[in-house]
Amino acid sequence: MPSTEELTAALRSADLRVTRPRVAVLDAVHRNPHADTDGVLTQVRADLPAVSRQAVYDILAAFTSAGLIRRIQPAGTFARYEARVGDNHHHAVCRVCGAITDIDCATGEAPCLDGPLPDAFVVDEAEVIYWGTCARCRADADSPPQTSPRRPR
Amino acid sequence: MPSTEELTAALRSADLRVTRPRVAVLDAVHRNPHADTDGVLTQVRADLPAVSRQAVYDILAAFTSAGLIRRIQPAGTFARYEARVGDNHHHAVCRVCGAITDIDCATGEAPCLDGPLPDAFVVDEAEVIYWGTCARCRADADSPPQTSPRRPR
DNA sequence: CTTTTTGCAAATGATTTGCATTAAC
DNA sequence: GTTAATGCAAATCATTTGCAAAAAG
Repeated sequence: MPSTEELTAALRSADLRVTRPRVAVLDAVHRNPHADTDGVLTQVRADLPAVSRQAVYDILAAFTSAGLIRRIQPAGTFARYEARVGDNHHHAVCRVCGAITDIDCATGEAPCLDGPLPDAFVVDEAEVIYWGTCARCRADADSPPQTSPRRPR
Repeated sequence: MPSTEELTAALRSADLRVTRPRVAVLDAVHRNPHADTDGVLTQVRADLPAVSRQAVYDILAAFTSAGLIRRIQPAGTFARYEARVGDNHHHAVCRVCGAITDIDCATGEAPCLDGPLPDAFVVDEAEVIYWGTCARCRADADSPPQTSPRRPR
């Protein structure tokens, strides 16, 4: 887990101003892979209760466009964030509880797949989502899931 | 393009009651692959102006769970629907204009890919999204896109 | 006639927007 | 001192929910 100094350095090299909310958000995303905005907010407020929800939205957007974090959003769920960036890994999503697991990419480089694409379409990323059922939810087929998939549309 | 009789038959074999709004929605999805809810509504109202937005939502949800149509929702976009079902094909999405193109699957059967998945995770579908830039948007790099990506988050 | 569908209206809830204040540099 | 970040409040907007009226079988 990166130290505060490392987090600060990461912000500086991304040309982002270093503020306490920003360090806290970056730390929260590192600590809670695949956390949603609300999860990040909760984690951040454990240390800095005054941070607003809008600040978290701003910061997550800034980090995402700076490439510090990656935003993922499987169909029918809301945005989640992860700090594991640059290795083009994929995700397995449990249809029951919504849990997300990182799946290494065969090549590690984007785009890692090709297909019968139209000639002039230039692919920069092939995103793979493995939909299925995780171990726990298969075991608990009758009992209610421990983590409900939030807003599965 | 299926005739009205074929659409009606499809509804009956899915154990869905046959109503004029339903036939119109199914027809609209067949005619406009990758249309969003609003696009379907507009198309349907061309024939049946009285159909409500909520009815369209209901019908699309009923069709999706009956397997008559497939719902797709690339990250940061809202739901779109297509009638091409059962062949596990994939999609190429233009980051600029949001246009979606069907991409045939190598195997045509789900799951068409595997990866280093956790032992107990059972995959039922591997969804691939090819992100990139379509021919038109590469040509129009300076001029504004003809179809703006609606609400790309 | 019974059950499902549709219409209508209102609520939900994640995310965005605008602006004044404050903190980084 | 300038510029960028944050807090605050209000707006957006796809989608959902609840219920009464209408249509399908």
